[in-house]
Amino acid sequence: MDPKKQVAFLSRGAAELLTPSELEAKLHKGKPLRVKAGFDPTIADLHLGHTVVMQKLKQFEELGHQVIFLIGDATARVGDPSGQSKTRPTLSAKEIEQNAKTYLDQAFKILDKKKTEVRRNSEWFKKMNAMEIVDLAGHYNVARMLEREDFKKRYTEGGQVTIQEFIYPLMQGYDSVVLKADVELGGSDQKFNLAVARDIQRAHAQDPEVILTMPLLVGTDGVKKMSKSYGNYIGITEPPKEIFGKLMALSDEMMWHYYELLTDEDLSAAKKMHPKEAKIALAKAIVTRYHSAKEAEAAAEEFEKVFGQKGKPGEIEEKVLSRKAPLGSLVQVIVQTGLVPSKSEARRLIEQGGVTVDDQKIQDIHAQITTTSDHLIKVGKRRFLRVRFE
RNA sequence: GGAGGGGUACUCAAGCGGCCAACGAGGUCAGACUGUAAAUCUGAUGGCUUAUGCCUUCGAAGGUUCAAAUCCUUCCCCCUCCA
Repeated sequence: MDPKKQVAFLSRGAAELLTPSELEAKLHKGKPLRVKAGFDPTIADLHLGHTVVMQKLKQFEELGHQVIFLIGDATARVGDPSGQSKTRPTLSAKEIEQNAKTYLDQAFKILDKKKTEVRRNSEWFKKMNAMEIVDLAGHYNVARMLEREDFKKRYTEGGQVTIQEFIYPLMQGYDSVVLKADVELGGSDQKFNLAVARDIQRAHAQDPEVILTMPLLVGTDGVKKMSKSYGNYIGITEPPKEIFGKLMALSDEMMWHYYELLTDEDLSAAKKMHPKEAKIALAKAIVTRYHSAKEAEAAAEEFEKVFGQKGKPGEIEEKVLSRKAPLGSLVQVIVQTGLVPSKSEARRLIEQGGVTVDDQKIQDIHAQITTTSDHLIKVGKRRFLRVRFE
């Protein structure tokens, strides 16, 4: 592909490309670019938000560039201050190692294992001695460090900023020096770190890398960035049904955001579809990626059955209760079976018409389960349970 | 080290002796409407054998009072200013 087209293709969905002309110039040299993206294995569960950058890496890979998947096992111990309002706690080496493994497993669901260069920055940081660190620190100054929004804010508001956090961007920049990166990708919250990397490279007489940042994926609430702590995430290890359901619950507007950042689909074609169809296609694509096409198909069918036709799911969890135990009130039964955490909650749901027994809506909180035959209990829209007595 | 401000339910945030299981907003859950959407509307939102009832909750522990989230004492934590 000619450089101009590549630039256009690669900027799709990107938050910022610094700069297009630099990228084009690098492409004109005709050699595969070294494209770096670092991931600090700080958490155990990855969610879709983490895959946005990987998705972009894949595009570089498809164009024949050398993708470097950098595991920040050294930087993970420092903790990236990006977007943090507090100094974050450090992790143990063991946790980091475990997380790194998960990251790789997930990364290769998107990237080609054979074509990707996997590195760890402990390779060089382990060997670095104090003098070298001091030397590295000499390449940057405090005033510029404090330009950074999250530092400035914390600093002026009397919060804590540790020197360790100052080191972080320097380390990330040094990674680029070692890896001789031509391009670096990151989330848009990484912009500062990436900019520092350019300076560090210059200080080491290297051509500064081109920076390509990706927008942060907005969570399922449609407001905040996807993050585990906000509870608005879709984990990529979640069961197919869950992933499918959560994607379907997105608003139409959000769906396009997901399309753009998580797939390579032709947006204009997708927009011509009926929104529901488009959403199903999106959900299938994502489930296929992290599970399989078969499971995606099954999840779609199930979904249509339960919600589209108000039917019952193919598989309903079953709970066996003792026949000897006195048959209690409905309230008791749904708490016992764990459908609902407390009796007050159960009564509330019943009063509000959210509980169905054998397709009959029950609104009397004193209702009793009188027969020991099987009963199908439905709570809310998606909680189904079959109760059997033995 | 000195002076002041503050810690309330999932979150933010009122309340500052009884009318407080605790205003309000957000979130969440349920119902209606739909494309399981979103938006909107309605309701609920500590627990308990639903009871104009009881129990637990307002940083922690004590105390005053018929009665405390509200007053007092000690302790812990956070913030602001000064040094």
